[in-house]
Amino acid sequence: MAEKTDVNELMSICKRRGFIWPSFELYGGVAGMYDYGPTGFSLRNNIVEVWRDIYKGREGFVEIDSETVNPREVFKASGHVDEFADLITYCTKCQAPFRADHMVKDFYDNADVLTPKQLEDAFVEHKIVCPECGGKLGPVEEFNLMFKTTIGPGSARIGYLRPETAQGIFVNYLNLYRYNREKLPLGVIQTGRGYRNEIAPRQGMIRMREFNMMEVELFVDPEDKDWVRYPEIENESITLVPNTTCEPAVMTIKEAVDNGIIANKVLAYFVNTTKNFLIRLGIDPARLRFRQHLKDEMAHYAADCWDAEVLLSYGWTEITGIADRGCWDLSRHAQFSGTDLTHFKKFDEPREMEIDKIKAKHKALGPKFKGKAKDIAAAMESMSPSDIKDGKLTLSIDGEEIVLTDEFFEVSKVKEKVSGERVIPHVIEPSHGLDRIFYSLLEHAYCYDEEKGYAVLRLKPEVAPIKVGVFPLMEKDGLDDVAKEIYQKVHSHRVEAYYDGAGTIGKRYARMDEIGTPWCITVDYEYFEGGDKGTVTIRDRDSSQQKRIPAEKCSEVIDSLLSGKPFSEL
RNA sequence: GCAACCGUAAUCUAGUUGGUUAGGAUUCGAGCCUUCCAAGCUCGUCGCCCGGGUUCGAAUCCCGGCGGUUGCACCA
Repeated sequence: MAEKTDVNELMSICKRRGFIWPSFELYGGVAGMYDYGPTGFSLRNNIVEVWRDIYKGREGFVEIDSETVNPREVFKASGHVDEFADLITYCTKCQAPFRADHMVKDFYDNADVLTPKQLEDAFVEHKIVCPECGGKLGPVEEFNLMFKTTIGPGSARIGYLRPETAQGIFVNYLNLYRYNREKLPLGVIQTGRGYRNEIAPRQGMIRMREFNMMEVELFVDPEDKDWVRYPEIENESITLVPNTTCEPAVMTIKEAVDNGIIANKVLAYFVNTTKNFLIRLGIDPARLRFRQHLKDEMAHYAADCWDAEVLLSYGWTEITGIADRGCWDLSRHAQFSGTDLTHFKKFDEPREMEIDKIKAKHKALGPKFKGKAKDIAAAMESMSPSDIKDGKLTLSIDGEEIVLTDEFFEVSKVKEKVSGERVIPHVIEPSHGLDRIFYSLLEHAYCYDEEKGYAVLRLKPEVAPIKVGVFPLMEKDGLDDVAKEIYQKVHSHRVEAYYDGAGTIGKRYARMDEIGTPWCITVDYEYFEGGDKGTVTIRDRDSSQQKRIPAEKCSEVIDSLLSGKPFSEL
């Protein structure tokens, strides 16, 4: 079960052994920012490779890369500008924070357009005080979780550093849709950095201001939330914490879907995919669970959301979120950009359908609107009866808003031959916090070996930064030459090896154990003579056991171990 | 952002009623030794978070900043 992780010791290893370093330490450091050292970056890349193997490899999704600086429009449409750029005031007496615009909303129709100065004046004018303690309210500050910048000279174009990579996929939806030859489902993945100007970053790598994400956006037919590979996994079990009971329960995926605990099969499939992904990386299954967001916890865009949570020394921590974003993003971008972002869903057979249609009453329109009547009629007839609100239609012609009552239109049933319909795809989004996964792997791999008196990282070979240490038993008598030769043969950018001939053999094993290297090859004197001539030893990190293998087979043996062959079967 | 506590080498730490050259351990490097799990010996490199102030003199006291931990708040 859970190994108690000594966070201080782990952070000490991370720094000494090149996993992570606090950024800008030379200049005093900046909270919430970390740099990856050689071992850390290697581990991180290996995590991304496993993720790619699953999504790009098995599922056949496509990968793109988009800009980190986005113009304001993007986040206006996504909702991030309004959701995160709040004006905040603090009570000068009890320090409680309040949304400044909420404080004055009784006095203004449109309080959220007021400037900080106007709000401060409003507090005085309307004698508004702290609702908690009656204290005086302090200055109004913009509280913006997004990093703001300007694009180009001057300040004409406002830009933001993206708080998530997802929008880069949504704004490219049309390109991707065409690339996919206008078919659903369409799966797109992207890795990259996101930025959130956290007020008080805490808990080391758990809350960073600049962080790495691996995001998947799967566009699906809203009426078809099934998944082709679902039957393969429906009997796998998983620990879920539904928002109805808030209690962890182990059940099969099928049970969760059939009982309506997880909203649909495709969401359930990717919840399960995430489980297997994390376990493959080395997350301890006993310290992993999936928690459904509470209704009021759900992001502004999410229809249902499950967090993969792991137990760390900080407590249960979210490392991946799997959300059903519904049609939120695409419909918002369609609305804000004025571009049709729908999918044309062809029926198997063209259908004869009776549809309610708006028909313009030209007789009434003509005399009233004269030259504009033609445009108005066309606009009206392209709308659907569901657009009629309180018996009125509102439409916009050349920027002019026109409200029409039913004296200008009628709704009638029309028979039409329809070959398909336009739908806004829904989005299933598994979004992975790469840095958090990275850190979780270290905590779950950490193991203090009492016997040896030092810490061992039991990283899975697939993600370990260095796969094999290569040593001469002693750096003399030609042992070192043989070891160097083996190192050269084994080492590649995929299979990282490490040559070490300094000090004692025990110290070299210890160094490798500490960074999670799964195997070490040692050239000893038996290589030169006796029955084991031409062989070297290979040592397993977790058991400290050794076996002899022919020197010329080192690469081959490492390859087979890396592809999953147990050490005991060598 | 508020409050409390804290900041000595890559790591852990001694030293803080102001007073010699800031002490130790580990790591790291060079060498000796060493025929498999941080052995031993010799030598070596590296430090008082930054800036200002008080003082003859500051790691030590004061102020500000930066960073860390914890609590409050925040966490899309």
